[in-house]
Amino acid sequence: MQISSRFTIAVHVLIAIETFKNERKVTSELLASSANVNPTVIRRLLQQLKKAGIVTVKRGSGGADTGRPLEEITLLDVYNAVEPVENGQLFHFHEEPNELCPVGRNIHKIMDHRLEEIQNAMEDKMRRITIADVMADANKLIGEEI
Amino acid sequence: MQISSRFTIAVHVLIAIETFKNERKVTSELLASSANVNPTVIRRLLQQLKKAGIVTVKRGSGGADTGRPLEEITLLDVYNAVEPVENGQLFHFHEEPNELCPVGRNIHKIMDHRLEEIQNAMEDKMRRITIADVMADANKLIGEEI
DNA sequence: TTCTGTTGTAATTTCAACTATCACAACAGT
DNA sequence: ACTGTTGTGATAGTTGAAATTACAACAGAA
Repeated sequence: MQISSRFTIAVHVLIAIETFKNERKVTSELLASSANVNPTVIRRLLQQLKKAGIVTVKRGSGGADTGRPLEEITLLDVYNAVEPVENGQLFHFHEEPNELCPVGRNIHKIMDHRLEEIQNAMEDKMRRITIADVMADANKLIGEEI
Repeated sequence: MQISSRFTIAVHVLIAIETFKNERKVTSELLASSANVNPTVIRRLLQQLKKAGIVTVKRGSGGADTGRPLEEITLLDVYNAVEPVENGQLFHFHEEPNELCPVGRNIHKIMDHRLEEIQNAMEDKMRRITIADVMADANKLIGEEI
């Protein structure tokens, strides 16, 4: 099972907003065209990002913008905004291990802290990368094109 | 999207094999009962673990065992054995970003190494935890019960 | 050899999540 | 009022997970 593409689309969207905001109105249509997904998918994504304070979206007149400085938006923020996993658990645990078995009734005590440790390693790394970092790479690459 | 429960079931299975191997024949039926999943699920899982050299399975007479010393089985080994994601990519990237858009045609160059970095952080952590480590906790917890 | 218990695997089913898509009311600015 | 856009419900197709049934292949014991 892979992490859904909502995450990479969300980062794509943020980069695109920042890239185009001074040139034109950034509509869901524009973003959808850039990522090559359906505009409705973008709108729903923007709603999730908006709830997390990562973007602002103008109803009616239209247009999306970033909601706070890019240095203050980490990849973890984006990930948490668009990956609504219950309890925030990365690993899906088999639901009902057998309580009558010594292994079954202890497996959570045995494994949970290990899983947390692994998930934390991943989240720590995500926390250390900001959209500003990613945007810097984007500017460089797009700049070199011209 | 969470990582499928095959991973936690696989670890559960290895702990159970090690816990019961000296007392009785460890069949898919026994393992299925401990994890409370279908025996066929266990058999398929054992096949995946077997291909990775993590377990041995006796056809006919029946019974599973670990395939090498527990110190030499890392959680990453188990994870890779049972999570057959194409290319081993943790993140699902949106398939066809728009090549006509400066963001779309650079998004992979912008993001891929970041995604790798994150995945590596997770995998490094998994590589540092062995089944022997987990088994030590299991023995302790199960021992304390008595 | 036949019997028994088990594995290996195909086929089928149920279910949940992803993603695409259509439709349209709510809304803002002209 | 008109136009373009957002916000959101509803629906559909696709994919993968996990359960389940069924049974041939197999190993060892009787």
